[in-house]
Amino acid sequence: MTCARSAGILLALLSPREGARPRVARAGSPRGISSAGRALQWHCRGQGFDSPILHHVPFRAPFRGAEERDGRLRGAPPTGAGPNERSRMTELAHPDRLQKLAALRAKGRDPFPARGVEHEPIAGLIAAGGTLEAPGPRLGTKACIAGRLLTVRDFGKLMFAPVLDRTAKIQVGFQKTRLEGWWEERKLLDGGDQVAIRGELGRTQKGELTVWADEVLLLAKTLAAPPEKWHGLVDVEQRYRRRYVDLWASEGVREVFVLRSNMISLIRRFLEARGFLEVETPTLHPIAGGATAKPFVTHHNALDSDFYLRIAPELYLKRLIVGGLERVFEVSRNFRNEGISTRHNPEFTMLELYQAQADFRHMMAHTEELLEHLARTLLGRTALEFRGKPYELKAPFQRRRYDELFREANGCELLDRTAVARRAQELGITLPPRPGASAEAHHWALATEIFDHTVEPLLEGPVFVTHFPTPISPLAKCDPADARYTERFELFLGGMELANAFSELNDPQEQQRRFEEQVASKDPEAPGEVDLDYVQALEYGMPPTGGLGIGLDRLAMVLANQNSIRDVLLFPTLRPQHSS
RNA sequence: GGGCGCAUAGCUCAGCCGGUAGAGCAACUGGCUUUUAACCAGUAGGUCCCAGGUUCGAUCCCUGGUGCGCUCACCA
Repeated sequence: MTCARSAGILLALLSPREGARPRVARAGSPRGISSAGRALQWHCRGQGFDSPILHHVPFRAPFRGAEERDGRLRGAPPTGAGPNERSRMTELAHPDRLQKLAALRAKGRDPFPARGVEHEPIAGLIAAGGTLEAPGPRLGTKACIAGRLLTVRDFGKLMFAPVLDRTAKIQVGFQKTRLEGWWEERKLLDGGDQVAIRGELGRTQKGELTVWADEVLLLAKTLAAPPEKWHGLVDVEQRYRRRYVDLWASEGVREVFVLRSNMISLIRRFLEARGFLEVETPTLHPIAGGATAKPFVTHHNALDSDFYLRIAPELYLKRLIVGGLERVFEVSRNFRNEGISTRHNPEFTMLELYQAQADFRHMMAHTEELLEHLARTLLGRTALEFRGKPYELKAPFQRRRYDELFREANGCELLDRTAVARRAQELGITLPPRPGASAEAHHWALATEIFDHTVEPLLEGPVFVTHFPTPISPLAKCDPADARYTERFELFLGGMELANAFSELNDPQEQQRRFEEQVASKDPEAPGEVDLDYVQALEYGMPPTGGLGIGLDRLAMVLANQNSIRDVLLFPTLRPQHSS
């Protein structure tokens, strides 16, 4: 599990530009909260979600029919839920909570009111609460918060419970003397409930910043019991399937996703500042191109045509370079019908960018600058730890040629077919049979396999592996000095491929020839046909162009120090659960 | 797809050699005005993942299945 982080860090993540200075909502009297007496239920007086449309809806008891249905379905009678009522709920709904729900309704309280309330972010309160030594300016003033009530500690005439909103967590103190009319009703409140609290900002005897409640409003009853308070959700499957619980019940989970979101936001700003235009290209592709991978197949009924879910946006983005957009990028969800591992999810997010009048050296510079910028902004430093090892994201990164790495690790030349075949035998590497594949194709498939086994796992990095062989780089332009290699690099970190870039091949005739070689290689993952439409696009002339792809899930893993790609995906792909 | 492992109360986990099940937290009842994994006393809560098999008897042993994790293979 991830370690706990302070609210200060979360705050910094939430507003990377503003640092630890969150915007505090107006501190006066928030609208929508009855300030007279000990209001038990606030009324709907334009509470934060005002809109002209809502104003024109004539007031009446809403959804009476639905209420009655709900009353039978969910509102178990106060004496206890019968087996029939129980069986009609999901098994997560707790009988005690169903009873409390019914008791609330019996008292005339709406356990699921239609309106939220205007409130201020808890992080703002904390920032303005000061320390014990130097009390903050807000102590003693009124405050209104809204969020999820966590573990309740009841002392008979006193009760404490933290409330968590999107920004932070603060303790709420409930005193009988402050909440005379409401006190008995506290028993209908449970850990996990959505509440709004209006009260006074103060401290306890131990010095903990606390909102002393004057008014309590239930915003939504929680029928499912929250997970164990100390461990949170531990079962990995449950964490992924019920991420909506994991996000607030497990320490550090939300911070990872806030970091991921901020990372993508920073990438957009970084590229926009350099004149790149964000575009969206199709997800449904007639030919699965731009990478070698097994695609998902789907079908369009009206066109009566099969489509592939995109394995890469590359060929469409380069069409836009032909179209003159010159600098484009896409944050692209890609789909590959392959295995699942700690580094692979069937759908994953890539950044791809293309820049006219640039080549792979510019892409290298972009990569270094972007990664260093992200580390500095998100973590405040370029040194980081990933999977227990230290890394340094300060540019420039190391550069190593593909053929040199191959020679060092295997003691033979990449181009020497006999030596490569012998080496493959040594390592026990075999390839699935590809009837009709040429000796050339076989050699490169073996060489790639050997490289992946003997070099990649050792590349701690960050390191740019450059000059990939031409036969395994069908979309890259050849090195002008040696056509056997290309102007291509991949960035490795922690034995993991993070980025892939090249000087884009823009000669349509050579591109067509390379596509044809790919088809002839019988590689089961290569496209089954030549993308002639793309070749035609190149015939209209694509300027010299550099292209770069960065795996954003993997980058998020590195920056958030998460071991599994599933820990940086809100809802990783899981086998569907049987309904029976 | 292969190998290894896991599945017991709402949650986290025990359960010896095969004899129908236990703790902590959560819940419920009572007590407590400064706790923060609150505490104290009590109560209730189970299709031991599913289906077969062996056995007088299976949470436990065997077979098959389901789900998940780790790992290998391919990809990024």
